[in-house]
Amino acid sequence: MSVDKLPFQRLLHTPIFKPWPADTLARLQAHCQTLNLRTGSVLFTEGSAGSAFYFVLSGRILLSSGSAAGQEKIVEIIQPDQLFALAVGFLGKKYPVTATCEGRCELIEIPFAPFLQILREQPELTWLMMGNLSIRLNFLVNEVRRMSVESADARVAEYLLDQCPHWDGPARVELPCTKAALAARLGIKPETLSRVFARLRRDGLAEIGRLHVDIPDPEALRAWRSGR
Amino acid sequence: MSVDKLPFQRLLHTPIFKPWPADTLARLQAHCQTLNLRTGSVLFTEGSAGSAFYFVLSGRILLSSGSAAGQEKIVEIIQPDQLFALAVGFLGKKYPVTATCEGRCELIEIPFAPFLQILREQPELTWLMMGNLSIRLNFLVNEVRRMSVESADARVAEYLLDQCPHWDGPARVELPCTKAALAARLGIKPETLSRVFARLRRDGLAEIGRLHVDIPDPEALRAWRSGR
DNA sequence: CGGGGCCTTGACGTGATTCAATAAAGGTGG
DNA sequence: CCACCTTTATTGAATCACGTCAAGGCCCCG
Repeated sequence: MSVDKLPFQRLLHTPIFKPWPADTLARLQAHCQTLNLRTGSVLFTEGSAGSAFYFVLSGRILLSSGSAAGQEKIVEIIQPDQLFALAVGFLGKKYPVTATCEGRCELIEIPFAPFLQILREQPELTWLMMGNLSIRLNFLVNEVRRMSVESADARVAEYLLDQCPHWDGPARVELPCTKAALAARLGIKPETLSRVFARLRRDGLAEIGRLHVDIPDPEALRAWRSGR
Repeated sequence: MSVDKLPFQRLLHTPIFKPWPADTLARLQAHCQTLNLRTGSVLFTEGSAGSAFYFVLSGRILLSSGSAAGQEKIVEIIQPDQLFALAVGFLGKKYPVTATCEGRCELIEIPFAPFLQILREQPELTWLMMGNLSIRLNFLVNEVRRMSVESADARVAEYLLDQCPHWDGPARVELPCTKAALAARLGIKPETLSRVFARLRRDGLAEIGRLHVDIPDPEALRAWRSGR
């Protein structure tokens, strides 16, 4: 058990843990461990009982959910320095998604039991959780809308704009993983994503590289999206 | 201000308030009021500052969200005895959706300020909130998957099955509102919903009435859905 | 009886998927 | 460094599901 001190400190980058006192964090650290996993490793599967949540030190985690007909949808792509599966702890329930590794992944595993125990003792920390859950709620509400009413073009454009820095001006968006996974995240097929990228390139709105997309004029992209 | 005692007791039907002590509930009641609204009335709009959440005594509330291109998506249809907009309180933020009345609506308005004050004083009640938020999170994760990978047929079937009692055997599903609104909820057009219903009728899987749908064999419907 | 919603049905158009072929990139071992 | 293989990305043509447009039916209410 336990984790090296240095990587553990990166938890302080999250809104959830930032305000935690050092000694409380140290108590939690004693129950945590780091995991090293390869591409394709499955951390947990949809429907299995949840006992811990995770923090990504490196690599990417794909959270996906399958339909009755066997179709897979990537609900979210978790980047380094992000937490995931936190909400599962508050219902003693099951993971609603499957977590798969993309690239070599280093994770911190945080068991629910000691974590919840600390929250019970220090209720003021609980409010941070509510904020976190609310943010995810908003994210998902947005996601539902996007998936149901927006075209493939609009979804791709909106994804790119989401990743852009907030000020306007040339921006570079790093792609989180393979284009196939990005397509699944956007609820479209890889072929369709290719075609959308081709249109964006043709219209001079984006330059598509292997692992990144350059956007010379985000404002123009915003306008382009609205017309689709 | 304040609400008649009788309708207020119906809050106890919600998982959130069920465990609340009577005196605590009475304190909250003093800050609440009932609202009576007509079809089409807008309770709050997407992006406006949130100051209260609501409990539905009668009528239906449509929660919708608009896209850049002006498209409307009904994210959720709130039924009597349900709470909504609760999560907004934990971020002091804005409503992520627009709330519109469907039918004559009676609501209880519960301001965030006194509610949050009570939670601060009685932290054990906060855990109930986490559970509620987690459930909504799961609901939305499911919704995202449905909207992005499932066909119109599958979405309608899954909606009907969700409304069925859990045991198998003939069931009647009450439609929450106009078919047009249900279509918006499912992310399809009214015409498409009509055609799906027609297919279900043709295949003997459902009898469609004006305000309800009869399902003689839910298990058969489940199988039908998987094939689409 | 007549008008206005709401629902249904049909013909047609469009955008996304599917299938298939090709091209490019990355990894491996000689 | 190059030949070879695997994986990933692109492109084209055919197909399919859903949306759009338009007409007609049904039901409620005056």
